[in-house]
Amino acid sequence: MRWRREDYDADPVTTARRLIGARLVHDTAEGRTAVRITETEAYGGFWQGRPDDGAHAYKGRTARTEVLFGEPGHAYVYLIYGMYCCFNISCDAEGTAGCVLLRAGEPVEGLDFMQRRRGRAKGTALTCGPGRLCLAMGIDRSLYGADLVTGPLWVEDGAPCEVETSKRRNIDYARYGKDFPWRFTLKGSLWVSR
DNA sequence: CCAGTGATACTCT
DNA sequence: GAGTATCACTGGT
Repeated sequence: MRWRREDYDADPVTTARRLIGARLVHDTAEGRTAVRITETEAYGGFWQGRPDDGAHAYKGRTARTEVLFGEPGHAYVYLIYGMYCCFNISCDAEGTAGCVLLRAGEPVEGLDFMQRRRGRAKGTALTCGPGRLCLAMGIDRSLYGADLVTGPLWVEDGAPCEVETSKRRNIDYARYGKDFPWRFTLKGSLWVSR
């Protein structure tokens, strides 16, 4: 069952947890690829009274973060380190800039196509890590702002599963946010980033 | 371990 | 408008 608008209308932590075990599907002219989502991180809002200064929208609205302030269920894709893309899903009410970063997945459809997009990468390196997931799924900045409710990229429900919680990766620069336990992984899965 | 890569968001003028 | 620091990462050594 494809997620509808109201499925994205929840705070980032709730949405990030719920996305674990769900499927991410992308249809293109060349074919379909899909993963079972195994690793997510929540961005935006507060934890124990402290604001998430690790969130891109923390300092306010800019051209890049504009989509985060709109209606939930849209793609927030940005270029990182000049070479790679990170894919986030906007969530929470319109006017509230919450999102969920998708960091890893387990291939479930279009494995050959993913392998072609990923060249020599093997095993979990195919889809584990935010940049790798985007490469394997064919997600780039042309999908910035894409509507996941109506577009060629979407989320569907998956089988129920157990979720583990840990600290977010690579945000040491955030004074408060570096300690937030806002990383979620599929329990027991090897398909997670290092 | 560390170089590569360029958009972004600042800071001055 | 120009200059610059920084970055929610990856792949090869």
